[in-house]
Amino acid sequence: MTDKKVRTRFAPSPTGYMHIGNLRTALYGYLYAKSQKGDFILRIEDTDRTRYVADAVDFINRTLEMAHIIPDESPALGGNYGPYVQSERMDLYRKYAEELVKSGHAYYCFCDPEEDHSAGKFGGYDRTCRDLPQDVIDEHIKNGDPYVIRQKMPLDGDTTFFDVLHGNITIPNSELEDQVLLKRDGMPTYNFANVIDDHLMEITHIMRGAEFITSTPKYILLYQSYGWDVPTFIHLAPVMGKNEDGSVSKLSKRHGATSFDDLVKLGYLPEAITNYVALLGWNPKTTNQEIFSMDELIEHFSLEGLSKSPAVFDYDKLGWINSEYFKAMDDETFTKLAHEYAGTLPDCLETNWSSLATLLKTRVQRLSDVPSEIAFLIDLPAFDADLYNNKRNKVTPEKAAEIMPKLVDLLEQDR
RNA sequence: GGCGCGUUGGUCAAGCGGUUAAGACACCGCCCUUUCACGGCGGCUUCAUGGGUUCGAAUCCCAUACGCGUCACCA
Repeated sequence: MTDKKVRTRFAPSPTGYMHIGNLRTALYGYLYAKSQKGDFILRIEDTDRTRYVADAVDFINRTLEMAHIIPDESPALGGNYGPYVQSERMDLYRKYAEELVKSGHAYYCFCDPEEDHSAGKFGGYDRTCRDLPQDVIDEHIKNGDPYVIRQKMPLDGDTTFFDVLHGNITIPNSELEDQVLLKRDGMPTYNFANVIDDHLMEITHIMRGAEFITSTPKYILLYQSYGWDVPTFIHLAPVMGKNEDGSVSKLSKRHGATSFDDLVKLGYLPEAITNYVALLGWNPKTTNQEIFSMDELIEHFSLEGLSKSPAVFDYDKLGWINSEYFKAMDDETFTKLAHEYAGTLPDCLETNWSSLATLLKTRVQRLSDVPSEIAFLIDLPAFDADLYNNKRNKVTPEKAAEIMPKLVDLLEQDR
């Protein structure tokens, strides 16, 4: 098992939005694969037709590219385990679902989802079709009645699985519902497609959010039904956001800029974002270094450094890391980047932009701070004459009025 | 509510039975600097609570509290 090549995957649904938590999941998967000389796979989970967003796949590709998280196999790149888009793998899921029905691990369910079955524990209806006589099933099929295929859960006992971060986790089987594997529209559910694809694509390590912990036993049971090897699970703690009242909750749009794209627009450098996000829930252990290139992250990455408790997203720290990248940057590059955020400049500022930008380099945490930093040069607000009072240098407003014009002359000569 | 996961400073965190409980961000102060920054130095504040186990516990066990997740023909 240890000699198997490590293969991790990032499996987003195409929503057109790369949440920072998702980016981190992708990053860790990538870092682990690369640190083990393994492969990182991008797979698109588009089994919910109602949520499909046009161009979302392009968006995911572009985002990963900007973040320098480069898949070895993907819808765009192809690979030996394709197709890498679930909607193109439909036949596969049906075949495997039917196989489970035959082996007695799943069954057809003809219940109407619109009907109210809220009486029982799992909505009450999901087990009524468990033991339908074969002739009733045949009759439904003959009539062309719509159906779903549900997984048949054990009624007692419990299921245990191992998680790298949390150790053994045991959940009573009585908590497990007969989840839908194949939907009415013939599409697999996420939970089902995941198991099939991860197995077929020979994924060795599954990194995903901790919200999947309680559904993992269902996966385990599926793997066992097929007699497949169970991959290694690593459930990552969520990224939290700070609320106005001081409490924290899972990072979401109401916390402000929380997508990779939002952050880039604000003028945080992609490398800095990646760097910061890597540190949000992971620690290199062997060093106190905090500024890492992607290669360095790969070099230092290890599963042991992953944190099992949630981390709060901190804009201050991101800003500090970003400013470190600015300081390490050469003046020309910064000058050019800052100019894109400067807005329309008066001629005198435009012609002297590079000197001004050099001054800005250590004074700005993100590019979107540029306009407010230079606003006083453009608006030329009235300053309080009291500002010219400086005892130590024996300057008064009157004195300053004498000196300033001379200063202008001096500076002009200097140019 | 059932089940599951989590809990070291304001934030990210190291720590795996014996430490003055690292480091970073933020904050405060000093230095550098006729400004603002950068840089340097220093300070502040932490083991959720209660029981065990042990010569000794942030570290192991059990409760409690709090937080979070989950209980979809969404992922």
